Amino acid sequence: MPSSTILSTAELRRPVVAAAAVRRFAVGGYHGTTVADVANEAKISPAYVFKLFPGKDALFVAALESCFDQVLEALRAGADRADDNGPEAVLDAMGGAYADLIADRSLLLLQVHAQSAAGEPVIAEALRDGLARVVTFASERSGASGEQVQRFIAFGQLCHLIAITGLDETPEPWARLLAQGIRHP
Amino acid sequence: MPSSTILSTAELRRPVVAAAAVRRFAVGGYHGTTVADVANEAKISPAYVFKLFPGKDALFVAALESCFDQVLEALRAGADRADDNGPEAVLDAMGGAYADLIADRSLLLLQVHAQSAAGEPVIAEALRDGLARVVTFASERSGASGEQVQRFIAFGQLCHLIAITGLDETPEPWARLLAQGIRHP
DNA sequence: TTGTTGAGTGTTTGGTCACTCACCTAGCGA
DNA sequence: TCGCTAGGTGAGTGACCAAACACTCAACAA
Repeated sequence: MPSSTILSTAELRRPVVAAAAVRRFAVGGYHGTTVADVANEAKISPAYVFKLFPGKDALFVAALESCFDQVLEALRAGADRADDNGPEAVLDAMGGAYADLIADRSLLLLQVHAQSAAGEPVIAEALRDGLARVVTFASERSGASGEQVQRFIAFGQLCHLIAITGLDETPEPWARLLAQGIRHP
Repeated sequence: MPSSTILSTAELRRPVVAAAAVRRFAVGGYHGTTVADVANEAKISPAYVFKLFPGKDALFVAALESCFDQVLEALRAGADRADDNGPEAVLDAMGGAYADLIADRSLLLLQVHAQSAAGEPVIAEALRDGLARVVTFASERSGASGEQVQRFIAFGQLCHLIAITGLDETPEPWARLLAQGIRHP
């Protein structure tokens, strides 16, 4: 199947394959997704994925890095949109921007799968790196106290749990209790 | 291998196989663990696992139920040990008991893996059931407000994140910030 | 024209996994 | 002694997957 389109170089291909990996790994997780799945999503052959990335783990790490890039960008944009410059107002604006970002669930699911796959040392390291970027940026940009930032992250994790288990659509009292005040995940 | 020991009945075997499943699934997660792994851990043949449980998913669900049984029991015991009967003191005692329970990490890891495997509907349902038991019990036993219980669960999730990424042994400031005040996870 | 290199693919391979089935054995009632 | 039932297993089977291999094709330089 020859094509008349200009071929992209490997450097340009890598990020689009990483984006395809985000979507696919978000669905199946690390062990539940095959490299062929990602290749199909990116419309290239499985073999070429192994030329762009040395192995499956590196592919997942690239996806996770892309995920945290988008999270950081959302937090930055959200903070810029805050009308008040107080720590709480900035953190609140960040939380809202994050809630909007994960509306499609891919970035959220990938983070959950990454926690599950953290037995792989390179994945645990990528997870720590991303978390470090989020915590550091949230702290410095908002000027909030340690307790406030800690609470910000804790409720982010709760938000993940609510989305994964579908608690926002569970009418029982205990579920309403957990989801109360959490921005429409 | 003939044995001189008394054979247990299938009903008695099921919970010990479920306990073996907890340990094994905690290490490899749902997709990363084979039924043969669990069979080896339980010292029976893989074929017999399929006689005790209809499939791999049912085996994982049984493990998760066993996990939440232990969590509930720990919370109950912790609450009974509280010296003050105020909501905050009871929740605090429950948190301490939970921190002690997950010292070996198996029950913690299984919950994280369950979140990752919640794409499987039966696993998502088992996760919701367990969460419902925890939230309902914590609410009723402590008499705490919705906000207090919500915060209790949120910080439990943060505790999981800290343990998984090994933040308690990370000396950098952002990690110390996140782990501050969290009971030695 | 010829040689070389990098992009990209089809196919194979070696191995693993979920699940099945025929079979064996121990006990027990008649 | 003869079944009968229930616990338990060895030996597969078909499907799938990560990774490697063996190639084709386009572009370019001498």
